[in-house]
Parts: sequence; C-alpha cells; structure tokens
Amino acid sequence: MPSPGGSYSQLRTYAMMDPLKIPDAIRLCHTDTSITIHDKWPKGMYHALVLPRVLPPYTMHDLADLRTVLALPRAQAHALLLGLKRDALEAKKVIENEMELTHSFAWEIRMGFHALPSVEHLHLHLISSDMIGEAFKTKKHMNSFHPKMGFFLDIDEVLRWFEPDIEPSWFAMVAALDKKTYAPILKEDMRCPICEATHATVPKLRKHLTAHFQKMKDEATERELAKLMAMNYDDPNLLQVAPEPDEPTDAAAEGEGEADAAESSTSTENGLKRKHGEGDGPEVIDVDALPEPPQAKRQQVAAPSDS
DNA sequence: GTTCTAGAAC
DNA sequence: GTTCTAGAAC
Repeated sequence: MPSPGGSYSQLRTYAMMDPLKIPDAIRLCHTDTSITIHDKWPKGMYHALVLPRVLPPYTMHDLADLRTVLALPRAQAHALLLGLKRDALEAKKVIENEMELTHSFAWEIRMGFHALPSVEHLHLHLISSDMIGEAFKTKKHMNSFHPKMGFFLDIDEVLRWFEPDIEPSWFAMVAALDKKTYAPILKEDMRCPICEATHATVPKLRKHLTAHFQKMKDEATERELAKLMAMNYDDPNLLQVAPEPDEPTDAAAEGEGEADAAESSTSTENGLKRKHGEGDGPEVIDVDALPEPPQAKRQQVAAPSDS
C-alpha cells in the first residue's frame, strides 16, 4: 500500500527496483538480497543505508521497519537481519577504502537501526563515528545516532535478542519498539558521542566534534609515521622523536573557553614505544635526516585564539 | 525526512 | 543585533 500521498517512499522504491537501474551516484553496492545507497542527508562524513530488497518470502509490508520485521516468524526475522549484517560488512569495506583514499586513514563506522524511523522501509544505517556530516543540524539528529542513548540500536544488539538465553517476554518487550519509550530520548540534552561532554547548541557540538576528528586524524598520522620509522630503522631511541603534544590540538577548533575535547587527550598514549619490531637495527641515526613529524601542520591549526 | 520562521537566548 | 532552536507546514 502506498504511503500517504499516494506514492511509495523513496527507500521502498529503491528496494523494489533492479539495483543496476539505480544511478551510480546513489548506489554504493548491492547483493542478491540487499542494496546499499548513500544517505541523501548524511549525518556523518560517511553515511549509507542498507535496504533489504523486496523478495520472497518477504513482502513489502513485512519490510516496513524494524518493528514489522521483528513481528515475523522468528527464523525469518533472524535470517533477514543476519543477511543485512553480512551485506553491511561488505559495504563497510567499501566505505573504509574510500576513507583511506580520501583521508589516508579509516575510522569507526557504526551499524544500526533507529528505534523509531521516520521513513518507511527497513534501513540499516552505516555511519562514520565523526558525526560531522553536512546534514547534521539538530539535536534530534544527534540523539538519534548517539551510541549510548538507546535510540540507535546497534545491529549486534538487535541480533542478541535472538540468542537462546533471551526470555520470550524480554523479546516481546524490546520488539514492540514503543514510541513512549524512545521518543523522549530525542529531547534529551545533547552529549558528545565520543566523550559524553554535554553541549547546549548544535554549532558548539559541531565545533567540538570537528576538533575530535582533527585529533583522531593527527594521531593516525603519527601512528603511520612511527610505523614507517620502525620499519626503516628499528631503533628504539628514534621512536621517541615524535613528541607527545603538550598542547591539545582541539584548542584550535574550540574557540572561546568552552569545555572542550581536551579531556579525551589522555588517550594520546598511542603505543609509540611499543611499536618497534624485533631484531637488531643499525645503531644511531641522524635525527635531522628523518622525515618531519606532522608538527608544522599541527601548529598551523593550533593558532592561538585567546580572545 | 526538510524548510521556514517567530521569538527565545545570548 | 545576532544566533539558534523548536514547532508548524509540507
């Protein structure tokens, strides 16, 4: 049955189409049973949707959302979700490749459902953990993807509901996906999905998240450098060359004296010293001859903003 | 889901 | 005065 307005939702249309007829700009990949598309309004730098195709034994109506899927015979529901996860893992690899090509490193991609979706046809979100996609604009957007607030249901959490030790009464309760339980979550105060710091406005949280991302990227660059150095020289002394930054890079994007991402900077400990391999390398290396650590970049970004 | 905008917050 | 949210309309 068409949705109000007389036409199928865009997602449902894609789920009923021949995947090859979906434009390349929209389609990320597909399998016999699913199609993965780029989210039209990305809330993370990378954001895709895995859609189950409408094929027997499932009807269009069965696949309306997670609640209708969970109401199917247990084995059918389980098989569908397992298939979606399998295909999502493939799509995740495609995105990770893209991350490597564009940013020289890959970061976390979360996979899960919204407890109360606002578009018809089941869709599994694949969203990069940065949460600084161009379409992230409201508190509701943030809360609906926060990994701990409960509205975003990780695929593995949903699959756990099918395990043998789960009480049928518990399954019935969670599978109901009751609006009264989940809708209020969207109104709660916004918390950073990475460090849980609260932020009063969206622009402030965006700045904060941008700082988290820059820091994560800097640390990935340092790890890569340390790895290269360990491979080339394998000298324990050399590995100390890349300094621990005293000044957190986050100060840059943070602007005025806001509580910032600096709290998480204890995680800067990134195993530089442990990284060197076995075997005996050559002895002393001229430090000045080594490639420069990414300090210039960091300083440039961390220009003082004490106003 | 987005866009628009009144008025609250700063 | 400007920024930002939140509710209505779509």
